Amino acid sequence: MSSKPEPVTSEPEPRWLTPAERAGWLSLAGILIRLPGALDSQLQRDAGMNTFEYFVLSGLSMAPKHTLRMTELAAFVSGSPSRLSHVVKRLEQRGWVRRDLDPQDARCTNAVLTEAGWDKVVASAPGHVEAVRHLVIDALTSGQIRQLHEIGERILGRVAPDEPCTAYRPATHETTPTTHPAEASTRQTEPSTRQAKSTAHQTKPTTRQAASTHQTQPATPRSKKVPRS
Amino acid sequence: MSSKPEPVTSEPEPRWLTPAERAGWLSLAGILIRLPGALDSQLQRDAGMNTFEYFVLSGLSMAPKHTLRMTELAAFVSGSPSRLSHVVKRLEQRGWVRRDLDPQDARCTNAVLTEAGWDKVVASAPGHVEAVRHLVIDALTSGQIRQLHEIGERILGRVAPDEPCTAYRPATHETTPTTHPAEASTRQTEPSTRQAKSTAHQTKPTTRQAASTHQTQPATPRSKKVPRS
DNA sequence: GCGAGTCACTTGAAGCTTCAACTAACGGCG
DNA sequence: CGCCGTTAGTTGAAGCTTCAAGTGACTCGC
Repeated sequence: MSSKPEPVTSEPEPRWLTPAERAGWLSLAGILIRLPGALDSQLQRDAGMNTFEYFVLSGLSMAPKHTLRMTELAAFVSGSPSRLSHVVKRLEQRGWVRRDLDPQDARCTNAVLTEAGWDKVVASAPGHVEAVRHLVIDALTSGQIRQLHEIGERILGRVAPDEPCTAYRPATHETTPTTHPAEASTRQTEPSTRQAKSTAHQTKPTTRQAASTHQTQPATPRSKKVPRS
Repeated sequence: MSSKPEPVTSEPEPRWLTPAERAGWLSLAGILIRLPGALDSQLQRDAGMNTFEYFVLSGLSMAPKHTLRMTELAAFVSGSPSRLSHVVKRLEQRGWVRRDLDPQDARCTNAVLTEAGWDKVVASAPGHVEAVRHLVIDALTSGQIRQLHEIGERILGRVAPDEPCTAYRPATHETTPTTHPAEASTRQTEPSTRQAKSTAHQTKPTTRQAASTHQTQPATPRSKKVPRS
């Protein structure tokens, strides 16, 4: 980056990839091309949504009151504001998400998972996890899974250098202390298998699932939540 | 897959991901979401095309006479026939590719890289390689690059189980034995630095680049080439 | 307290991909 | 020969993403 000889011609002869580097890159490129489609097709077939929509629902299902500002949600799923807006509108039309104006700050929109949305995530999670397991996890040794994490973090550090490239970390500080009514099947943030198990279909699923399906961004819901006051 | 207890309820409690598995998957998911965009934006900015279009041009640039049937090209870049058709039409409109009817079999269309198309790949290759290097290769140790290859092949084996998931392998058996006119700057399949170096801009680029940018599928150009006769 | 600047979205258009027909050509087979 | 099934590719519509504006709402400084 700093001391390129820059010969007489205008181009400084780029550093081509070695065979080993090429092999690594080609494998990664293959994954980039085919894996999303494979995951999408499972979700599309079994749940009528794509992976990104699933991520959004899943992200909301993990959020404190099943609620997240559009911006937080966008960061969480690594989507542009525009994309989020379109997607949430679609999800709202299907009745899985509701949009409320934030009473604190009228500029902000809060996306809220509806009960139907919650049920949808809970119902879709097992199939998605199964797909992830089948296509990725079960193909690898545990050492490779560790390596995958390390490799992924390093690449993400390059792709989004400005962002805290720590992997998903569960929202430890609950904002919904009164969380598990164990009845309404709405608003739970932590699995709590015993209580919820009997409630609807799976209860553990979503929370775990959400985590497992989601993306690296921590969403940092706490950071800007109370900027004023 | 075989001996699930299957409790009394209808669903056999899926195998959730362990924390380590989740961490690995989340890192991969992050890459799936963000890396394509990062690569696209470089190519879009510097070459006015997206990664898939680049792959197509690059694939043609490596093919024996800079020519590939649509089907072969589709396999090579892992795209559907429809997608290829649309993309090649766009590339044709920009003058980078030509479509000829195959004289042997009138059903088939041969996509041919034009001279302008060749120049375009050659000019775009360095920037793309630089991006790949910056975002992926340089972020990893050589051991990790090896692991990445291994991991990628294993996952690809699951995603496309029916296909020969060997990484790109250069078309060893040349069909264009009289390949390097070293003058026309068209039709070369192997770098052959010495001869071509002076021809146009970069000559090594495309070939190497093509390889480095391309995807795992070997395209197997030989297999169906002469089905009759 | 009001005007400029920023922030948080939303919107519509354009582009790309997918999906579901649809066309044309080849290969057998009776 | 003529029909049927397969193969190769194209097409148009629908859906999703991106891009470029655009709209309110907050904030800060004077």
